[in-house]
Amino acid sequence: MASQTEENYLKSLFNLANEKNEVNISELATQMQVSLPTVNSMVKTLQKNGWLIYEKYKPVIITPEGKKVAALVIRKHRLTEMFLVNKMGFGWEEVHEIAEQVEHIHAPKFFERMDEMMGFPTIDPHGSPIPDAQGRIQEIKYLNLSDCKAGQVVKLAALTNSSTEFLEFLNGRNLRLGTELSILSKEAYDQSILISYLNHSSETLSEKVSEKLLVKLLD
Amino acid sequence: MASQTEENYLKSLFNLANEKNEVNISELATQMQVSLPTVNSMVKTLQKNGWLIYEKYKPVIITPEGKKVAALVIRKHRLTEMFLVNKMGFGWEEVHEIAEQVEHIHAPKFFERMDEMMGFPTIDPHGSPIPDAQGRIQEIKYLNLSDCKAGQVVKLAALTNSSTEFLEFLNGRNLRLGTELSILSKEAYDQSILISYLNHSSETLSEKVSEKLLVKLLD
DNA sequence: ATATTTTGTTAGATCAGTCTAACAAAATTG
DNA sequence: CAATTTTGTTAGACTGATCTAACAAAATAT
Ligand SMILES: [Mn+2]
Ligand SMILES: [Mn+2]
Ligand SMILES: [Mn+2]
Ligand SMILES: [Mn+2]
Repeated sequence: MASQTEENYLKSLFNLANEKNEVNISELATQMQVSLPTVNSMVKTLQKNGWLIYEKYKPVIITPEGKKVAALVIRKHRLTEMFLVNKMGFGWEEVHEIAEQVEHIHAPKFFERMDEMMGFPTIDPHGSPIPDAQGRIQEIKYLNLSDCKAGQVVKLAALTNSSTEFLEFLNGRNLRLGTELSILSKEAYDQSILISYLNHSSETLSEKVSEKLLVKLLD
Repeated sequence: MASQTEENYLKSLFNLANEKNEVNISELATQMQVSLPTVNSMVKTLQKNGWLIYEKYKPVIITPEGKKVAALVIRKHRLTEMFLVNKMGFGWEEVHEIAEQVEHIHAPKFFERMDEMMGFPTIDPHGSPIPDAQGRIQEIKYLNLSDCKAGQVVKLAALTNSSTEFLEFLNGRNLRLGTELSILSKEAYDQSILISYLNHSSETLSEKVSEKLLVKLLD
């Protein structure tokens, strides 16, 4: 069984992997906030468990087994976040840190019960998909708000970043998942975007913000 | 901050301590299921943190600081058990193992929210008191069913043992906290006790069982 | 194509938490 | 009280997860 540390490495590997399932040692070190030699030694451990393939000087390759372990931890993380928001009244900006700990609890029934109580949700409070109990993840492709054009009407569907600071920024503007936005115009100089929604008749979002917002086009 | 391991040692120390707050190294080793040298080395660590006093060949003495840390972990454990039973539909026999893990989560709001949602309960699903947020524990003294006499009417209030097997034994007989029992007779030979309750008109409980049941006398 | 930078490896150390083997002190028993 | 048993200590080793220092390979830039 994966240790807490191993589970955290596997999650990072899962998130960093490219189409070929490759991850560079140094990316992983940056992501995990540990030194290169620490990662070097950890990938050898993960290889012994069959969760990745390691060859000297090559990017590591996460195996299907490794991906499954990672997806099941991510499942526990996202179910927890959803439970905290929907059943315990937390704000979407408060739940990540708690879920980071709860995801390591070994108690299948605990998470099954959460899932049941929520009616088997498929996305978490930040719009990310919740992997199923087999570790399968259904990827939905959304548009980046930053790629939308003036005149379009879209619905906020997910975020590419869920840091507390960003979530608090969105709270401050009453922006939440499901909010419908009308794109009034886009500034050519800095790509900032002018939108209207709810009782906000004209709000400007910088590119730094709009590129982190994923939307669904409303026809 | 106490590590998970340290928290588990402190809980055991808290539970094993006598009136003078003393615990023998070997009791602790038995309780924690580790070797004597492991405990010997751990108590030196706990002393460095101010959680106990250690002198060679003497029982260790848990300090008020140590007791507080322990009580707050026990608080998280018991709040979790109560939440699992009252808010998530688990049976009282299923919750201990999960709580054993959840008690180590560092997220005050998570437990405050549980507490709030349940209306600030003072006992856990097994009748044990829940320490308050300052680590103060209100001890209620109950009678042992094994000390009761024929003719008395009592209410099941708590358990001195909460193993899954014992809880399943009680489930099998519809015995739960709050059940009112009439003591019909007591067998002098083996101290077994004959009781009636609910639709059970005569059920025999061995001393092994009755000594684990704590009751309140009904006048 | 060489120099420089970036990326990755090895060696060796540290800390937490555990163990066994050997021994010593304290408690119990006859 | 002496012998035996129980309890506690020390020494030394191991594993998991981390680090720094030194170095080597690969990638990039001049
Ligand atoms: Mn998260
Ligand atoms: Mn985590
Ligand atoms: Mn318990
Ligand atoms: Mn525990």
